[in-house]
Amino acid sequence: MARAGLSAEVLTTTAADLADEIGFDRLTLGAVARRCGVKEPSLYSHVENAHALRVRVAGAALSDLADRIADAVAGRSGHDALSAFASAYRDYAAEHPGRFAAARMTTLPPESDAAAAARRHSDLTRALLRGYALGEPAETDAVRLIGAMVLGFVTLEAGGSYAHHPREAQASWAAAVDALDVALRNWPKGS
Amino acid sequence: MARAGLSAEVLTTTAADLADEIGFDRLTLGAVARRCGVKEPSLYSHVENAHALRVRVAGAALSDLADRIADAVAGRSGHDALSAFASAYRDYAAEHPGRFAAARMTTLPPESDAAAAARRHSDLTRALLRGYALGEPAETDAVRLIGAMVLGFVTLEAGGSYAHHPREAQASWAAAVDALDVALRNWPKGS
DNA sequence: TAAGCTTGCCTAAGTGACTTAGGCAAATCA
DNA sequence: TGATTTGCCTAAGTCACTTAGGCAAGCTTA
Repeated sequence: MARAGLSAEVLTTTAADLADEIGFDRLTLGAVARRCGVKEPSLYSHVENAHALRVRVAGAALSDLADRIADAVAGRSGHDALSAFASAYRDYAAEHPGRFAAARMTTLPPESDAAAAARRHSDLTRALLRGYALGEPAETDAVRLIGAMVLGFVTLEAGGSYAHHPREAQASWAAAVDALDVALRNWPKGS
Repeated sequence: MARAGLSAEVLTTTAADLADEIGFDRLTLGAVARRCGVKEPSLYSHVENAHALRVRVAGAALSDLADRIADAVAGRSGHDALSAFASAYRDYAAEHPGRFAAARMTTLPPESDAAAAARRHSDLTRALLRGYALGEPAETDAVRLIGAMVLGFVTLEAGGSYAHHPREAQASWAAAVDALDVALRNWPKGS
């Protein structure tokens, strides 16, 4: 049979695009194979199994997102950087719901490049916080707070939790970022 | 055959316990049936299908969690109430990982009692915020910020994101609650 | 170019989770 | 007690994932 020119990278991108279109939870090997014009078992020449492919999608998504964030915060600091970080994050989730769902996967294997991308995220957040001059361990706590807040907000928004109230999610988002900025500029000394 | 005394409620509790033990993602009708001492198809006399059972587990978890939170914040206000709220939330997730994972399920059907329980959560958060006297729309924004922060933090902690750094998650949690309190007491006026 | 090797894709087939159809017997009720 | 309802069963089908084994495309080497 004619070769289809597949590779782990091609499969990952195809799967990621498919996830954005139909939802990460409906992503199936059959659908990926169909889109690539091959039969299902052929995929096993390029990826170990279905779970490994999903982890690859997660890794690619985290990496893309880190690139976007790096781009957004470059040359900014303080509230400006925080806001750019948050917008880049939220915009990515809106544009790529399937990829974003993949990035939220439960426990990514430590050796995957998904884990490496996750590390880039915390490094980027640390860089962003330099303008607030928190010192340790406050900086670590702040990294975690920011990560938690953006993840939680975007997750709840995507899940429709904000749809039953007239207040625009966008407005709440801006307010949350402002509130976070207040907290960072007045970081509590305690313990 | 002897009747096993099943019902939707019994199945939901059994499934929830099982999810806490083996993980929500490994929850299967076969495992629930085995634990109940019946065959798989028998479950369909009590629940519509596997998805409906999972939604029931999510609803029960959200409801339990709301009870715990209501109990924790009763008679408290300000930082004290916020801290109690946050602890109740995080403790529940630690004690009941399977139930908590269920509660984070993507898009709960609006008519389910899961949705009703979700509403109780926002009402409880609103009550908690009375001590901060924010007014609208700030209060709605704050409800969303608190919900996002606790969900995001506990999700990341459960996913192992905080395991690679010596700083204790508990300490970061306390700091995050303090920072949130600062933000609420100095809520930005803007826009 | 031909022989040989590697490897990408195939068909066939098996497993596990979910689901439906249809039957029998236990519990309920007239 | 006889009739009805209903809870549980077996049988069987679907779908997603996976493995085994085969064939031929395309590279390697002479």
